[in-house]
Amino acid sequence: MEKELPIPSLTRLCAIYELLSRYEKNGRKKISSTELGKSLGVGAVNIRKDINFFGETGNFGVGGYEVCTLKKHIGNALELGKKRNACVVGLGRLGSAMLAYNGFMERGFTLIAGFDSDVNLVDTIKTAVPVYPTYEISDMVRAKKIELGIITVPAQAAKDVARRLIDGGVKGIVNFSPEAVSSDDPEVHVTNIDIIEEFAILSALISRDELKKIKKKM
Amino acid sequence: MEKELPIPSLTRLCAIYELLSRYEKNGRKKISSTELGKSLGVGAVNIRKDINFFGETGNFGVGGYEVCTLKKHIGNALELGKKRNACVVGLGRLGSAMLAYNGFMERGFTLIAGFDSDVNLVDTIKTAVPVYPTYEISDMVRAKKIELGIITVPAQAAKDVARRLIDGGVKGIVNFSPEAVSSDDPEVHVTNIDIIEEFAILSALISRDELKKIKKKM
DNA sequence: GTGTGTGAAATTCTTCACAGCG
DNA sequence: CGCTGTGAAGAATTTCACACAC
Repeated sequence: MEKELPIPSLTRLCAIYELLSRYEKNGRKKISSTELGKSLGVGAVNIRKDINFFGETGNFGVGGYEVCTLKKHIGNALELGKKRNACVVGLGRLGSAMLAYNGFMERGFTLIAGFDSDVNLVDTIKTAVPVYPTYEISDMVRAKKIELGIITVPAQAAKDVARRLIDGGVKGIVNFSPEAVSSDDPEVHVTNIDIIEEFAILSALISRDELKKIKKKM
Repeated sequence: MEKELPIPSLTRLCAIYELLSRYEKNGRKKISSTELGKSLGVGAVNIRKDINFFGETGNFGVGGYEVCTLKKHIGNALELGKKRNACVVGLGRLGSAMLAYNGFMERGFTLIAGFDSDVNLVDTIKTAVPVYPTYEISDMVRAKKIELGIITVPAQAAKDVARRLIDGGVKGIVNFSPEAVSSDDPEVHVTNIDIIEEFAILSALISRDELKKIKKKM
């Protein structure tokens, strides 16, 4: 049986794809694995392995990849050109910022609904996309074929919101609340992003460096 | 030479620490590696290996870890109790949301400055923390001993802001702009978080599942 | 020289298997 | 039983080394 693309490779390929999109917009024609690697903080060989996982690109020994060709190559293999509908649950400061962000559309993701538990807010908020109360999540997700959900609610509400989203048929979730959510359905993918945890990780790395420095002096 | 804690372990330990903080607040007394593993979507053995990296906790065969003891054990090993100063650069919607978020203080991180390139905004914005123009970043970081920085500026400004932060002496950066930043100084740690890339990854995973399903039917 | 492509080696990380405790 | 702790085995991923192209 042929092997699957490893998750780290998939992640890097998505990052490369984003980079290439930017390069393409700036009119850049060629790019080398070395430079891509530098931008991502990864070895160049690694980049080439990732790129070649689905077969050669036809850019052998030609002094770099053609931006446009490579983008197509990756986008094709991962179906990254595919358009998908998304929604945001929790319209506090962070959620509103998401709703207002126009980077989604540029890359084929359409935010077509916002949700909040505060019906007062739902009535009064001014946004380009329609907004509904929380209890309509599952129905709306089903009706509007929403595949991706962003959770920006307080910790205690996160698990319930995730359940509603999954009930409706969402296949991917980005959760910004500090309460980690997970899915037992292997076809529902969840990414938890907790800024405090990121800070904790950085803090631990800093402490480690400090300790190392002290040790060196001894 | 003794080995270093692997990065994945460090990451998990930080996540565990966050969990324990929450449990402690809720008055919970004990917790098993099995349950921790479930919350993090990781095997229980993995959790135990992580926890024991710095030595035993003294909770052998006792039917679970004591929340309080374990938290101290991890916090101690990683210096997670350490207070650090932080700042936010870019006070658009996302940056303002960060400034207003009170989760930082609760965990020992103090947001003591905000920065924006729009001097008009700097004069008029209403926040609890003082706000300065972008060109003062390096000086302020140095003067106020800021160790962590959050970047929430548009893509084209990210690299410049990162440079200013690092010039000032910041040791850790969380960058929310789509332009990935990196540091050549191994003692400056950077985490890039790009919501669009997260969506792209989820999208690729979804496509993969769909493909798998089709194949199974054949 | 700078570049790509790739099997083999090395490393890093996870899981297994089992001993020991309440 | 279900729990912790841990050396050994296993799997996943990265890096090395080198062939080849311009």
